[in-house]
Amino acid sequence: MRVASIVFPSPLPQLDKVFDYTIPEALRNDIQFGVAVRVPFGSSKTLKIGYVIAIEDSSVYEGELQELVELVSPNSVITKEQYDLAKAVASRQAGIVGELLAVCVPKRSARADLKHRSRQSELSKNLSNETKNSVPIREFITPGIFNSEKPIHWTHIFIERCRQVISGGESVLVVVPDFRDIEVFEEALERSGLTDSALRQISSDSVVNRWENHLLAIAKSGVIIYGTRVACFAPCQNLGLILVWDDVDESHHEQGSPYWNSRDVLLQRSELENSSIVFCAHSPSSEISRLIELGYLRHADVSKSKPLVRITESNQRLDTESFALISKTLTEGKPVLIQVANIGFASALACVSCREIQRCSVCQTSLWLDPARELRCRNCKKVHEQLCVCGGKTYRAISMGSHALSEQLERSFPKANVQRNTGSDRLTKVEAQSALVISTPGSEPAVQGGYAVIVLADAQIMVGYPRLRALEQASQKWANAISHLAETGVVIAVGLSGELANQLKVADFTGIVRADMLERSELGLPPSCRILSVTSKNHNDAVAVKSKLNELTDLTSVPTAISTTVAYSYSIANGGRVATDVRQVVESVSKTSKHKLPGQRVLFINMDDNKVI
DNA sequence: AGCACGCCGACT
DNA sequence: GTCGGCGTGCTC
Repeated sequence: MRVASIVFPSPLPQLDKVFDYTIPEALRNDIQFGVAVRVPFGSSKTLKIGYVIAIEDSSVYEGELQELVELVSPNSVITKEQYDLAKAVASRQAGIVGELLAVCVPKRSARADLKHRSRQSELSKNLSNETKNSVPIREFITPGIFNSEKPIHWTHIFIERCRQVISGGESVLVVVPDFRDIEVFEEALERSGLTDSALRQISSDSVVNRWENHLLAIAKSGVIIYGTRVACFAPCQNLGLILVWDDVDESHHEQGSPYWNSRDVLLQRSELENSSIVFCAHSPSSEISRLIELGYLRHADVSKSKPLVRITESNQRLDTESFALISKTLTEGKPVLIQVANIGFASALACVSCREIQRCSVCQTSLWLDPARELRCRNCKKVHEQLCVCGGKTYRAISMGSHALSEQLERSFPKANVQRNTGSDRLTKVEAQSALVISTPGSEPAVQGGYAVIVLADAQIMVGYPRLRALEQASQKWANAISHLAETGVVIAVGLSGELANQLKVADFTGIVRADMLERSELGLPPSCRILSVTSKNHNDAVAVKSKLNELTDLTSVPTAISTTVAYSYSIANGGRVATDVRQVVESVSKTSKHKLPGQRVLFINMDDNKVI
């Protein structure tokens, strides 16, 4: 008797295990690892789709086995490496393997399946099983900062690495934050004639295209598989190298359960598949900074020259020199970029009783209340112990309007061609002669030849966001804006002072993030530990969860602003145990919850919450 | 998810 | 007496 072990791509915790089925004689030769099959399940009339993840001679299951009914398609739809990754990520994130299987295998297109079968014979020769010839490398690369097509641009670094690896018959996995990066990477692929060796995996592609590329990625090695974060789980034969662009970007974080992010998934994947991994960014995440500090990643800075950065300490107005520079640039018809903060984003702490914004007495930056309840200035690093002037000592996060500076500039240069880019409209490029571009962080449009002047108008507001990752995120947003600078251009950063200003003057973003990371490490905050959050749909469950989690000795409670969310910090080394324990607690609470809604989960576990503090 | 099994209220 | 409410639990 032959037995096939099946897993289901379902988010239900009850189905999060392997089910065994006997293989009928007629299908004996067709059943192989990763094929999709239809099986009877429970008392359901309809057959359920599952993936074969093992073929054995017997089963450990005590009861009587059912027989699997049919093959969905002759193509294998998931690889062993994908399944192992899904298991590893699920166990790390206290999630369900099935919900990650749904990321591993995109929606099937029968048409693409048929098309694939017709060319199967020529593809099968293509698959090389060569063992990897080199020791895996782990690197963080800082590319050149200027808007240029020179070898220091990140896409050129990526293309060169890709070329090397695929010529050796191995595949490369490239993961970037969003559609803008896909666009620039595809342009680079086109220029270098590698388009035919590349397969795209992005969630917005059509079902047919995704499925076709999915099957090709399973069938071929020596290809470039590239995409946004869903590509982290894409099949790759003979994976030699993983390339990650700008890992700190929010788009690398999955917003739904189990809240995985590209960096952690791909680090796991590189370990599992013994492949090289290279992170590349103008400004790293604090996690990458920590891995550099630990010696896990080697830092390579390939930027040749640094931009000219002027610092204006006053956040009220530009100094006359800066003003004159902008004026001159605009009259010459050259483009100027003004980066303004996102509006409506919590950007300061106000006293609950008198609504006064809490500011640093030295530099006027708004203060952050860390989990130890200390008021901290991210700009000049001073820790403040004073109460609010009114005597109040409780604070609430409020959003301040964007800085008046951009409007002032707009008024000062009425003849300038003003282009606003809010981020909702997908403007990725502007004409070189369009002079004054106002944009929120992360959506700066590219301009041919680069901007002559870039003003970081709300630098102080961005530093003052009352959250843990304010500084590393500000650093990334500045660095990415500055990457659009013309080689002869000038950057003007408004409202910064002290060490931070000095670091920005020499565009030392890695240094800014490192200093922040070390400071957080001393305070016992991430990335030297991890933060767990559990959010409940109702108050009673939140109380039940809290009392159970409080008993776990690996966890240290962290205050949160929302009563239905509990948060804990835990050591990275205990991650595995914490995930198992948390999963158990959550399961028992979900089971006994009196507030279950059909089809809706009661609790949301985030093993790496980067927003709760 | 489905679907059955099981134990309490108002119905021909 | 039984039809049916949906709480609980299982599915290889």
